Amino acid sequence: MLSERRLEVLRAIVQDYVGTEEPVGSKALTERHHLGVSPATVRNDMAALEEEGFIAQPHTSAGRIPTDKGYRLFVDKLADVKPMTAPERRAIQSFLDHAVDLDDVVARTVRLLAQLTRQVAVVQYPSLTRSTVRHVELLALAPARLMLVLITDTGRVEQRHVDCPAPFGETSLADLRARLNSRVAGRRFTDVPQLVQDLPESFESEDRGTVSTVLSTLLETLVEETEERLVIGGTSNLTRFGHDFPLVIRPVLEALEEQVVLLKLLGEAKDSGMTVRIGHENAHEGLNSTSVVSVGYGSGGEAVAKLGVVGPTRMDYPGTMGAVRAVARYVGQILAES
Amino acid sequence: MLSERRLEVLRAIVQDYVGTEEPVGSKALTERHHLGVSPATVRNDMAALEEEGFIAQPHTSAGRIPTDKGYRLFVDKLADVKPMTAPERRAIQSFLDHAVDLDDVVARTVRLLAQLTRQVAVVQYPSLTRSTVRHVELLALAPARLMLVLITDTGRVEQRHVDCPAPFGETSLADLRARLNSRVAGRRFTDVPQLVQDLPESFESEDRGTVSTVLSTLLETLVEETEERLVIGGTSNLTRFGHDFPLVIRPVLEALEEQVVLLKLLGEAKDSGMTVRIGHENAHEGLNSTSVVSVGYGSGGEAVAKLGVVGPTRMDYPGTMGAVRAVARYVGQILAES
DNA sequence: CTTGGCACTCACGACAGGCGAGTGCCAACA
DNA sequence: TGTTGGCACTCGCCTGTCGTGAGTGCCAAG
Repeated sequence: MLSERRLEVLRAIVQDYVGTEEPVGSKALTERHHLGVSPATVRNDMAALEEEGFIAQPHTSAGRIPTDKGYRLFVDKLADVKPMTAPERRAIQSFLDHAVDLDDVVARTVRLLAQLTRQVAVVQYPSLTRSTVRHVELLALAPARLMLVLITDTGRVEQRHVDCPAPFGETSLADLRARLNSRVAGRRFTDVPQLVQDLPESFESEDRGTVSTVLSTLLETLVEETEERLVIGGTSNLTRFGHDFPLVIRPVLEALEEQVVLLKLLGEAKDSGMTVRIGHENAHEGLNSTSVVSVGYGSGGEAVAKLGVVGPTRMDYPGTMGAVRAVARYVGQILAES
Repeated sequence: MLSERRLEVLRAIVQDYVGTEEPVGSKALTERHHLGVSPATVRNDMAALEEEGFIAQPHTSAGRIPTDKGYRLFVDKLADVKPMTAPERRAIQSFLDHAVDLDDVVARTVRLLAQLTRQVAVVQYPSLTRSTVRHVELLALAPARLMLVLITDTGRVEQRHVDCPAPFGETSLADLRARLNSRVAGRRFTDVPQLVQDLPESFESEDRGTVSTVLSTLLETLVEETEERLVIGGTSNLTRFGHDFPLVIRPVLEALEEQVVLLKLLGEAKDSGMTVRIGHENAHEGLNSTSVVSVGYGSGGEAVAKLGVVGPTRMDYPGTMGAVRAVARYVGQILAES
């Protein structure tokens, strides 16, 4: 087991390396942190830490840098989440309060997160699967053409065109709209299929085809939108990555463009509490030199989606975690109010 | 005036430089293009072209590279838009045909454009100012809380919450919804303000406050959405930029994150026909080493929005222009159908 | 277990020399 | 007048050498 002081040395190495981006040596360490021991002692500790795989040297006769395993230990045992200062909290709140609709909330959140952490921010739209239906609207575009609009309790709006097998009268339309809403409004998405199952039967035979078509479009929309949407921002912060720049940044940008990858990334995170995935802990290869800090957020106690940031493994974990947590909290509040 | 052959030399320089990314010398030129003259002659021509400011040398005793002015001449006089091949056209069409709604059309367009040109793609959402209202929907969320949903002819949906000064009955709601739609449905956005001006007067005094609030929210939405939304993609293609990478890419990424900048960029482009802005022709400083190829697209003859790509000044102009034009054309078709 | 001392390693920057692509100029030629 | 080959010159880039210094590992003494 590692002694108290060795953990202290590891903490110091992480902090210095995050600050300077340069391998940190024994002498510099003792100078910048009052550890009360000499460089030689620190060297012994470093040897032990390296033995255990927490730190490594890029090349002989250079200082040490933390490994993924080292960061892991740092995050789990040595670091506390750094709470936001009062002014920061106020800034977050007022920035988010000015949002006009859901799209705007998400857009502002992503900008905010990118700015606070100076990293790449990812925000998932509130998930439809856990949401409930607020309203379903049907409009006639043409005699045999309808538009279906679905509104969720989180304020999300989806619309689809429906081509009907036969013309559909205004009365039938109003009828369908009313019945549909009385059945599904306020219900969970997952419950909708059963709730509308027998609806076609209650219509005149000439309208049944259209009703079925509308329903299947509705159900399709639910399924399709289960693969949820997300927004990213702050990609210019990638330029802060390091010197070995082009090689690292390329796969990261590519991964960030693949929504699927990001969704999987967020999906792997715990549903509650904050998740930190460091370097090779990320399944996707392009993100092997990045860390992902993510957390669920939601309007009530329940998380409806996730948000987080992607940055170099060499990041300020306490600060980043603090920012992510604070933003998630406030977004949850905003959603609850709307 | 420049002789025919000198223009030919310029064209050859542009083509070679775009291909190799390296300054091109007189000898290499005569080898790769059968100009029918010797390197010495080409050198004379190059001296003349440099004199006129069309090409430059990065340093003495290196080959020449085109200047912004050189690219300008190339685009205006020497290059033809390269049409897409038949298979490419089919690929474009089938890819876009699978889109399910407007968001999807835009998302697919941006991916397609990025892939075809291997550059950064920018697609503006169909503009609301030139669009017409298809339908306005009002829903009661609570006795004194409404949701306003605006649907445009391009399939765009916007929604807002409205807090009413007084409770608003279901009958009044249906009434307002009906009157509102009968006035504005099918009308241009710009006409809406006059059309609804006198609407509050026709309601009971107790409801007038609410009606006014609803109307002002509606008008606000129009104004707000005049600053139009856009989507970008293919940022990972920025890594192809060149060797002097980090310095160039940073401001570009920053500019791309600022929607305002991009909107201004697209706004500066001609309304009809293709616009190419090369290097310093772009007002925004961060984009001084990029070129922007943009074109309007729309469902009918009229352009409702723009799309384009951002890439290094050293880009394949004919190919890029061909791709941009083709994509714009097909997107227009898709919008017309929906 | 800690400490100072010491020899060793090795990345990095500076400097020098050689190579070669490319240029400008000039004199000769059609 | 325009084109061509020849030629000297420039200068970026690559390579190799060398000195410097930060950092290490090991060891013997406290």
